[in-house]
Amino acid sequence: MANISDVARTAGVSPATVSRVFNGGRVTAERAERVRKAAAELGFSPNRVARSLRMQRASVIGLLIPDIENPFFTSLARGVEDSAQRTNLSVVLCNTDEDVEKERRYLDIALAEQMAGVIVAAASRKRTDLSALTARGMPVVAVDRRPRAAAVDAVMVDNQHGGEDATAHLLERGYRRVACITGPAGASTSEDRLAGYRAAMHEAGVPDDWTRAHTRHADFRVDGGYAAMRELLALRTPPDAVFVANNLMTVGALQALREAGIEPPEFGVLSFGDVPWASLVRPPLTTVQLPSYDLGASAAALLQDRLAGSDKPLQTVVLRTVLQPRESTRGPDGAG
Amino acid sequence: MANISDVARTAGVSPATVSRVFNGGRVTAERAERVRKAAAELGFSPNRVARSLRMQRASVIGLLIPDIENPFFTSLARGVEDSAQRTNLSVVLCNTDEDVEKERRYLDIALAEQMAGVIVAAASRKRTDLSALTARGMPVVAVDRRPRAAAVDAVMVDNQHGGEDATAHLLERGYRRVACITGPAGASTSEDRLAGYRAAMHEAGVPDDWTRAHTRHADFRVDGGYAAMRELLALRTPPDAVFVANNLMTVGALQALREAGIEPPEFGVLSFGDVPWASLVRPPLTTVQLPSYDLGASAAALLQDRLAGSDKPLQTVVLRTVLQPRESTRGPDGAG
DNA sequence: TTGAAAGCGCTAACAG
DNA sequence: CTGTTAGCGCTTTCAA
Repeated sequence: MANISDVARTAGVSPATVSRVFNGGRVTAERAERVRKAAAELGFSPNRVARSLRMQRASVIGLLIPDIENPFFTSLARGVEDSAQRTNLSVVLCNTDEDVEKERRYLDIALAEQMAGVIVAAASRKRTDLSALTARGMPVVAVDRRPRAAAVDAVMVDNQHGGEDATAHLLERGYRRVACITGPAGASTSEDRLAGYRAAMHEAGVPDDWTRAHTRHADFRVDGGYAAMRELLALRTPPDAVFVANNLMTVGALQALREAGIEPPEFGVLSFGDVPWASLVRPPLTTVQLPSYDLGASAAALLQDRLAGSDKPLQTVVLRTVLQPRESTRGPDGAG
Repeated sequence: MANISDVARTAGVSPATVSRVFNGGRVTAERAERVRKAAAELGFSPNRVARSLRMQRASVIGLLIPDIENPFFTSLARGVEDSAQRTNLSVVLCNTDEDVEKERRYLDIALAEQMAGVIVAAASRKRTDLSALTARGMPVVAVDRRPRAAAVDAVMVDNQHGGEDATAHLLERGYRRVACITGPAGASTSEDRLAGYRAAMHEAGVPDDWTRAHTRHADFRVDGGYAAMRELLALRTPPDAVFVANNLMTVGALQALREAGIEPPEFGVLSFGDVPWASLVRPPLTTVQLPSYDLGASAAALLQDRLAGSDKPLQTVVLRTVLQPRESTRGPDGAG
């Protein structure tokens, strides 16, 4: 593999000149041409490791997501990638598996590899610790979930409002006993969506006791949704509708309903976030649609801003959700 | 950020000794202890960039996959990741989007970043070019798809056999006019599965003309499967069953069938590869099950072998598929 | 505009 | 077992 001195020698210039040609320094056109030709001839491409060492910063950003098998996050990842490509940053995808320990390891790697910055959908609100990075001046952007104590830019979804909207919609359509399956107690997304649900129920005059008794925390995965739904169905006063706080748990909940011989829209089902392969689900599901791609794109834009040296005060961008009514919440009487 | 000399100074030893402590060299217990203490005190962790530059090799491997939104590949990625973790390798995931150009860019990065090795599910059989890497001695393992000219280790699935099995199953169950939707003409997986289909049809005495007329190439995505299925249904002699060569296209095909008011098992549907969220599909789908996780794990194992210096001759590991009969191919008469 | 030279943090060869 | 030393390939002063 040819290096910068090889190129310099064949072009009859100094290594510094070659470096300038590749980094937009001032070089006369004639020399620059000679350098480019020599580089092409030798198949030279700059060694990024050496460059990173010298610059004390790599042109790679880390993207930490909690579940690579959740289409929400893969779509978010695409948003990041597309946006990053514009400034020639490459994206390293790390799957933390909702595991704070694994997440910590990846954060360490980001530091040790001198990545330019990190975008993270935190595994835990309380326990994810970004201070090691921020303390060393590495730009960090939180996306989708905001770790409690972190002083970082963030891109979020208006979870509470979305949850409130969703619940109000179910009540409007005539469901009387609306339950909620939300995520782990630690996560900001879980709690905000739950807060929205509670607010709407309270507003509708449902006693807080009832609401609390018909709330379940699960793990944002299919199995968790399944188990929670079964519990709810086994209650003395089972619900006639459910607001499920993420897409995968909705898949599980639907499964549990099917096994119990219950079908929407007689029983209302509303999912926060698009269910993967929604086209396969009958009847079509009412969902709160999340701007997953834009979430990623905005986060990357924010990060690139910081990398370019911006020292604006920290900001949080909140993206809107959109309620998409479909068959699964048509109403308990099956009318219209 | 403390560096190796800082640690050496506080521990009262030389940088070389510190390096040895962190890399398993021979150091007396007492000194090693002093070094570890100093390192902890200063919050030292070795700079991987400097190490990579010096060693001419990073402890990162690249994983190039064509579609991050396909659960088959995410599961494969998990296999790679879990296996890599055993030797402290981190995995960089790159989404090539079935785009040879994008793939080439990532391969360049792998080279420039001096990654330890690369595992690649090639975007194209003909046009994916791995020679730049192999020429520079970088270990490469092909997984799932084998670029034609590449001299690399590989982990594959017995696609042809799987396709043959699947088709034979449909014929056995009494379907008479079995069509096939396969992937892009360039991909090895497409062609091998198609070859299996053809062999089984030929064996059953179906004229090759008919078989050819009822074959469609699509792009391994949902929309492609949808369009292909619509074409097949519009034929003068429409099929009464279809063998679809990947999971996402099956989702599309099912959609097209539904729109046409056709439901399995009256019309037989068999998918090569598990359909995501299969639990949502009614009736349950017959599938050729692929060992996606093991594919990734084996590829990583092979790569680690090379990294450890193995110079065995190149090998190809072929993993078996398993036919999982379910409702969607019960037979055209709906009997049993 | 250009080149010489220093040095990013680490590991490995060598000498002790 | 330990320390000294050279250098991986690049960018960036500094002086010309």
